[in-house]
Amino acid sequence: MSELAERLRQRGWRLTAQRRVVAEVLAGEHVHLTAEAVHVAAQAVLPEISMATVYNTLNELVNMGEVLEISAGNGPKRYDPNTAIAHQHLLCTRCGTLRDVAPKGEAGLTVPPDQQHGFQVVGVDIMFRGLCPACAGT
Amino acid sequence: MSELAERLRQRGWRLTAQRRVVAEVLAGEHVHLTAEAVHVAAQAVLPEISMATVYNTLNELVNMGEVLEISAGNGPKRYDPNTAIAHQHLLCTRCGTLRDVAPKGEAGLTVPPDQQHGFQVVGVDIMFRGLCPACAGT
DNA sequence: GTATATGCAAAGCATTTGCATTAAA
DNA sequence: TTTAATGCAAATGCTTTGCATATAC
Repeated sequence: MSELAERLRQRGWRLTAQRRVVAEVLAGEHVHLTAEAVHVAAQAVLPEISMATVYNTLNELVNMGEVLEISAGNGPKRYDPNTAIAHQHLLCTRCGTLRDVAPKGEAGLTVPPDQQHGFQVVGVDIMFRGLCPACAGT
Repeated sequence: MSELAERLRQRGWRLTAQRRVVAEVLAGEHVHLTAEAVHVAAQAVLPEISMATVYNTLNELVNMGEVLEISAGNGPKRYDPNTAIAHQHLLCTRCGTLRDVAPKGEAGLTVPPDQQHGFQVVGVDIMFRGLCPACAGT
């Protein structure tokens, strides 16, 4: 069983077949899936799982802080199970593919105090835009 | 007349009252508006302007590279007319307010070559998340 | 005069919600 | 046994589109 599902069960998360499958589909991915892709992958294991349950479960995982929800330009949101290690993203602006990259040069990236405009800053998201190998053509 | 509208007319953009008003509403904002907010502001000047025309015009400006479209978490997209000067954004995760901040510490923010996964990287978007003064409470 | 933009209303996609049924604890 | 999750289908929010009319050039 996935380590994630087990950990959440111990926190009192009611562990159903659907939730287990969603957690397993997400786990360990470094290319991040849409809700629809999660649904398709989950259905391969549990054919009766519904889209509503996929969305419900993804939102719970996001609210529990176990998964990151990423709105990348157009198209549907993508879900990133890698919350433990700080990282950045690489987005294909054509097909929407989203994957992780390890941080480099992020140190020192802050909002100058005189520009916070009264905001209480909590974090920063960094997204590199470009074309994936498939979309770049050559 | 707005400098933006004038510039685009010279590039062959057919200049209608609606387009002029949308360009004027956007110009010079450093707090970025949603399509709906643009519609409301535009209607104050030109009551008959439709939502469809606002969307059409915003998309044209985005395609012409004159405006940036920003999908920030939930809620509608926001439109940023400041394409000339590189900058970062400050997002209120509660109410969606989005505003500019000047870069600091961005130098050296690149994807390590061994992690490009074949991507052709074009640019990077940096978004600080937090709470705006109104949403932070105090 | 001709090509293009507009407004309207309907369609589209991603996501959420209400409710009766089913299953976990 | 009790409380919460599921599946369905309908509703929602944002955005786009088709088409007849109006307007810039």
